Amino acid sequence: METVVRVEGNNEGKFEETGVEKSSSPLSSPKLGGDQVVYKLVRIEGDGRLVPATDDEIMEVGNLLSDDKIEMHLVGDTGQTGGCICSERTSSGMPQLENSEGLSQSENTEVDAGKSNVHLEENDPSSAPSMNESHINQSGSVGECSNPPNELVEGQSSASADCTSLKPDFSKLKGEICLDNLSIKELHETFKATFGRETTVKDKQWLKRRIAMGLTNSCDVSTSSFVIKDNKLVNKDKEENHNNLGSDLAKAPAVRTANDSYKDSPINCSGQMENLQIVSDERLRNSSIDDDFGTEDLNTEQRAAKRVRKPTRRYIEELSEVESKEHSGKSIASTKNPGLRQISIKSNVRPFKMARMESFGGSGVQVPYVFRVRRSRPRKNIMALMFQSKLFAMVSLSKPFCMLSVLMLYGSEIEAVIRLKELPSFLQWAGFHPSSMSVAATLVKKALVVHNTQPNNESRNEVLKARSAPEQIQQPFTVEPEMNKQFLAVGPIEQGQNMEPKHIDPSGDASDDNVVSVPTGKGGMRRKHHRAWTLSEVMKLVEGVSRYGAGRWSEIKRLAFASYSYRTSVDLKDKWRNLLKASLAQTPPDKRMNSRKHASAMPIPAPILLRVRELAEMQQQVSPNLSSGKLAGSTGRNVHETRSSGYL
DNA sequence: TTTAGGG
DNA sequence: CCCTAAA
Repeated sequence: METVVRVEGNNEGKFEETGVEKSSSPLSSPKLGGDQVVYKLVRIEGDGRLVPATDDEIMEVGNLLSDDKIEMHLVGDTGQTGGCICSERTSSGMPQLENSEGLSQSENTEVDAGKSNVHLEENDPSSAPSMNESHINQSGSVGECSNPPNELVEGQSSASADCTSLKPDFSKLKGEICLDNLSIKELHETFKATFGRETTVKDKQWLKRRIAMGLTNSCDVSTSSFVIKDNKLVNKDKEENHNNLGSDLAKAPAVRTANDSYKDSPINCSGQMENLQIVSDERLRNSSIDDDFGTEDLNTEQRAAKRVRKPTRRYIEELSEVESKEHSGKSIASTKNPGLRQISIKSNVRPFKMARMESFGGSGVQVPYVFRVRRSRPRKNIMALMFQSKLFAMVSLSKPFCMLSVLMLYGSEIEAVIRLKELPSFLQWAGFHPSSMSVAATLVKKALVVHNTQPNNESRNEVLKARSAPEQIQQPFTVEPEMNKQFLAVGPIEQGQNMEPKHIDPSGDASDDNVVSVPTGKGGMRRKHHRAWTLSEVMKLVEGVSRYGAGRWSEIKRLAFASYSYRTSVDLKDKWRNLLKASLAQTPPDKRMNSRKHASAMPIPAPILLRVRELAEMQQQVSPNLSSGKLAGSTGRNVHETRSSGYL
């Protein structure tokens, strides 16, 4: 399968990668889709922040990809966007943002969205007016979209030239300039004079800030007024700025400093700014959003000079907490954590932005469709599951620091396949597997395929419904057997048994509320602590049994599962019991799982089951006549001996 | 406390 | 997974 992955650079190294696939697979032609899916390449910091990928990283990824026969066109950092990555319609080759269908279209978004994932093959722009369009239109700022589609297509050839040839021209910046009074066009010129390159960003506030930053050589542009005198920023420090505050802020949430009070401002996040908002949202944790954001395109010294403190894990979690409250219907919100600044997307403002769940990569795990919505109870379950299932195996092969968080931009909506909160652990874990990047690419593709395959209008509705009753978000699992096979093949299984995420902090602290109330027979409610078993956990268990013997559960727990505080020795025992059962059930003649109706659980790979059985027999846990003694009719001891010698 | 086994 | 008996 050949893949063309184009990386479109813009906005200071914030790359979006449009997965364009020229493969034989009918399932993957995002290019043709009306709802273009755009991938951003970002690097994941250890603390989970997303940092826009740098050129080098992009190159590296490119190399890695090309190593794997995946073609990758790299586009240098030329254009600038105000973080607006809108969905291009490459298929039409024309900017589609004018949206002739108008605002009234917005009512139909759901239907359209549903339609839009059917047209994998077709190339019918009209079939997918798509939410993003109406979205963008709603916000009334069509021009925000920085990358016209054709640029996306042709940019690759010209880009490299663009990004090197231009030079700043500060001579144009003499005298006093009040950025506030400049038109966008003038701002563009100023921008060019400052940075020596063009920008297409239409966001005044952003431009102003950026220019100010450029001129002051600093990211610390805390002022809201932008008057420049002879290349210097004059801080008038006036409190007003009200004249343009309203509109500008609405358009450019990311531009706002962390000092703005987010919690109270009715944010009408324009759709096309959504991704920016995501990014900035992350950055807000550094309380200086413009920091790396603004310096990516400046020289490296600057960048290095001004790094901010990474957010603590706790901070991130608290943020999630607040968000979850906010999105779970009632805004119990911010009073509890007044210190947390965050962009609050009021769900009722943009109802169709609500989460949609998708099965990701055949992991049987539903992934929240929208990046930052619906952070309530089910979320942790989902993520826990996600982490423990194939997704992990899939991405585990990717190169640690080139691994990209896969953010799917679907129109103006964003899906995080990997949630930020889990990224640190993920990274650490992935660090054990320095190998090819291509898996990441595969991941992206798969995600895309899944994305395009899912009948999302339905699930969307469901989730919309579920929003009012968050507890009910229980989507049916979807499984794609093919992927199962595929990724099981490359998963940790094949690589030996010691790939445990030793640093992953499985201590369970963050996930202690995986508790689901389960009705007991007597009408009582007992709390069920459910935590799916990872493949690696299983393997560890098996290994433990083989080492210490079945029954020595506390031993195993102590020695092999020391880091898994949430697995009790009883759990181990139970799991072993289940494994045993499975192992005995599967091997017999008939193609075992053929009748599996619900393959929701990740099947345990045959080799493991085999080993389980082998161990069980070795340790005479299984009554010989139950296993294979049946056919031979031989004595238990005999069977035991022959069997084990046969396997070992 | 730990194991084993039933629910 | 939970519960409990038994060791």
